Order: sequence, then structure tokens, then C-alpha cells
Amino acid sequence: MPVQTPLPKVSSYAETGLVPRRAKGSDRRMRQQKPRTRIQRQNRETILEAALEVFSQHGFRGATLDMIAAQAGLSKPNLLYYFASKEAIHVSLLSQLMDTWLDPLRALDAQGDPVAELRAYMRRKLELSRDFSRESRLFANEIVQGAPHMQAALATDLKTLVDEKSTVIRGWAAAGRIADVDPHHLVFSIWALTQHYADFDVQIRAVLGEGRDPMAEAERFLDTLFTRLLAP
Amino acid sequence: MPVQTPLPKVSSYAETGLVPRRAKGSDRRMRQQKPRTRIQRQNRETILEAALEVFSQHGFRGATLDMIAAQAGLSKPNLLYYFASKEAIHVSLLSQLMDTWLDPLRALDAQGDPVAELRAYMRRKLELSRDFSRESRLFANEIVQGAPHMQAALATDLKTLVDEKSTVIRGWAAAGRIADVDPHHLVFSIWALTQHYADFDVQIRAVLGEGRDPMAEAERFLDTLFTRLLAP
DNA sequence: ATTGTTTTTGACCAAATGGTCAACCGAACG
DNA sequence: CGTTCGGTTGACCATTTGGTCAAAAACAAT
Repeated sequence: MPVQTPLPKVSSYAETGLVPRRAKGSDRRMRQQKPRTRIQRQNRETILEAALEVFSQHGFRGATLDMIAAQAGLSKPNLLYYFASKEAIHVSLLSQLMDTWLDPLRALDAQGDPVAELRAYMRRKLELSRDFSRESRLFANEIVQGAPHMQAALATDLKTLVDEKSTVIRGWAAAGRIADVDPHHLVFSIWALTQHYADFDVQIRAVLGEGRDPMAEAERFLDTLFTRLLAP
Repeated sequence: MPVQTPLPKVSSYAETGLVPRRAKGSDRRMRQQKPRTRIQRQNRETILEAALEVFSQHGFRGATLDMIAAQAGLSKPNLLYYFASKEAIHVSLLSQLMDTWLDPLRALDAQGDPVAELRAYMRRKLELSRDFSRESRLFANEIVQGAPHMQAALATDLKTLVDEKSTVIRGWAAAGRIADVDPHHLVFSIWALTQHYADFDVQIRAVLGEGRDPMAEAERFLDTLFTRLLAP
């Protein structure tokens, strides 16, 4: 059932679109794009994994380089050998994340059965919430605080994709194949409902109490919800 | 239409349930509960208002006493004359917030018309999201990071109230007056869908683009959603 | 005015934190 | 065997930041 979406690819390093705070000669080799050696790729991955753990738990400001270094089992100067700054790590993490986050929506097939497609999309998002809750929280942290590093991506990549899929959904509604609902808000509702189970996990568990499986229950509930909402 | 719920009362100061880090003699008068003078009450309110602005925007760690002081138009030492620590301000803010946040659910009337009651609850929550988005974000920040200061309140006050109302809702379902859905998850869905519009505001606006009114649209969409979900 | 109490603040302080650097290590290669 | 170069780190450093304190204002009350 997990379907385990492949782990966020550690590919698009995006080499920190930041203004080089101070191009003071000592710009080491690391500045070249795409890491060379195996050990380089490996260590960057280790650092990003550690950073994900720490950032998602404490937010950007709450996380310290020492925490990340400890988590990664590396020394602090060593982190900074692989990434220009704390912010660079964060940005790198976010840019990877965006892709993973959009994949499920990209997979929405205009040719498929409307209700089935939308329910499948919801389910995929819910699986992301379950299997990649740290990523979800990292994202939530960023957005709640005004998305200082993602504004651009939101208004371009994200908006473009959502607009495109909204057209598809609007078409389905017009053809009477699903209920007539606003496509954008339909997408928002899928985001809200699925991410809630990752981002507000503590609250959910506190309210449900011991011995329940939030995610399993969520799947059933959300299935019912969207089935009823979308029925023509 | 706004119905403008009264502003979170600045009453239950809860005087920071924190262990007095260091009871070193100089424990000033401020330790007495419930502020005395008018100027005291007034300044505490000013500080909390400023802190809300800053905390909700930058999170606990991201906010500094200097920012709050500046926002409040007071000196930093002066803040610490009214509150024992940065954490004390934060805790004070959160404990007030919890009450305001629960009010709409408390108002759910077992005697009323089921669907109407639940839709009214949803609408009240949406109004909170619109009129008190800073509070919503403060809350979100706290929960996403594991609710270090609210665990207790969640597992007691919140759980108790939700359990109680869940019984009511379950009764309605059993009587066939609304669809048979899990009461807890129904409540979660109301939280998720309404808070999303406050907490993820930047994302919503980025995707919708200029010239749209997210909240107004949300109200219509959510009304449809819950009407369809709850119809027996 | 005089005295006592509440507020307010400039000057500090210690700890935390992001970041730098020169020196050091280790393996591959000639 | 020595050199080179990617990789690693202990020791530092400048800033930021939460918090303290003694003294100065403001206010009251007599």
C-alpha cells in the first residue's frame, strides 16, 4: 500500500541562488556546480539528510550548524566546506523539495476517470504526508513564515502547474463528470487535508489518544469526503 | 458578516508555568499574579500585541527581544520588567490563544440543527482565520515544531472538548441526521480547511494571482464541501 | 517640598552562533 | 619517496542575543 515514492532526488543542487555575501578570494573549489567525486556527493547527501531532520524540527532560525553537524557526524567547518552557508543548505533542501511536492499533481491525467484521478491524487499526497512528514513540516515552516526563500517558485512553477491542472478539472466539471466546484480551491482542499496530518501530527495524536492509527483513518475519511464532494 | 469575535481576552496571564530559572532574590514585584495598576495592564497588553506580531511572523527562535521591544515602542529592559523572559511572553500569548481558539467549538449546540450547527462552526473558524491570522500562524508555528509548550493543553483541555463534541456528532450520525462520518476526523477537516487559508496565505495568493478574494471564495467552496459531505 | 514606590533605561555581560583560517591528514600518482 | 590535492579540523573571531543592574525618572502620598 505504501507505494513509497522515490526519495527526493539529490540532484538539482541549484547552488544557492544567493548573492555571494562576500566574494573574498577564498572561494574554494566547491563553487563549481554538480559535485565531482563520490565522497563529495555522499557527504552532501549526508548533510542534507541531517539538515532536513534538524530544520523540520526546529525551523530555520531554531536550527544551528552545530546541531546539523552533530546529526551528520561531521565537524562544523566540514559542513561549510560543502555548503557556503547555513542558508545555502536550507535553500538546497527547499529546491529539492519543491519537485517532490509537485510530482503527484503532475501525474494527474486528463485522460483518466475524473473522480478516480482526483482521489488518486489525494491519496498520493496523503502518502507523502505519511512517508515524508519531515519534508512536509519543513515546507510548512517556510510557508507559514511568509516563504522568504520560495516566493518566486510559488508564483511561477507552482502557479503554472496548478493553473494548468485547474483547466483540466474545470473541463471535467463543465462536462458534468464531476460536481461543479472551483478547481483551485479543490486543489487547496487536498493540500490542506493531507498536509494537516503531517504538520499537525502532535495535535492529531493528542486528540485521538493512544491506540489509533491517524493515517489509516484519514485515508478512509478523506476517501469518503472527496467521493461525496465530487459526485456529479 | 464578519461577526468579529471579541479580541482574545488578555486575562488568564497564567504567569508562565515555568520553573523559576534562578530564584535569586531580585524577584521583583512583577511576580504577583494579575497586574495591579492601569499602566501595568496597559503595557503588558502592548507587549503581548507586539510579540504576537513578531512571533507569528518569525517564530519563537526567529523573534528577538529587540524586535518585540521596537514593535512595542519600549526598551528591552522594560519588556523584562513586565515579563520574566522571552519564553514567558510566548507562553502567555499561547495560553490566551488556546481559549479563543476553542470558543467556536464550545458554541456547537447539541440541540440545534446538525448540518446548520456544523456549517456554522466551520464558518466561525474561517472567520477566525480571516480576522486573526496572526494568532493562527502563531499556533501553527508552535504545533508544527512539536508544541513544546502546549502538549499538556492539547492532551487535556483540547482533547476533552473534542471528545465531548464528538459524542454529540456521533449521536447525530446515529440518528441519521447527518452522514455517517468519523466525528474526530470531521473536526480535523474543519480545522485543516479553515486554518489553511490563514497559515498558507502566501501560497494561496501566489497560486490564485492578483485580483481574487481568497477568503470570500473559500467561504463558498467550504460551504459546498460540507453541505455535500454531511447530507444524510 | 519630602519621602517612598513604581517605571524606565543606558551600560554591561556571558553564552551562543555563523563563519574563517591555517595547518594537517591521507591516498593517488609520478 | 615525495608531491599534490581533495578533504578535515582545532582554534578563533565578530556579532547577536537573552538577560542583569544600578541608577535615574516619574509618580504618589504625606
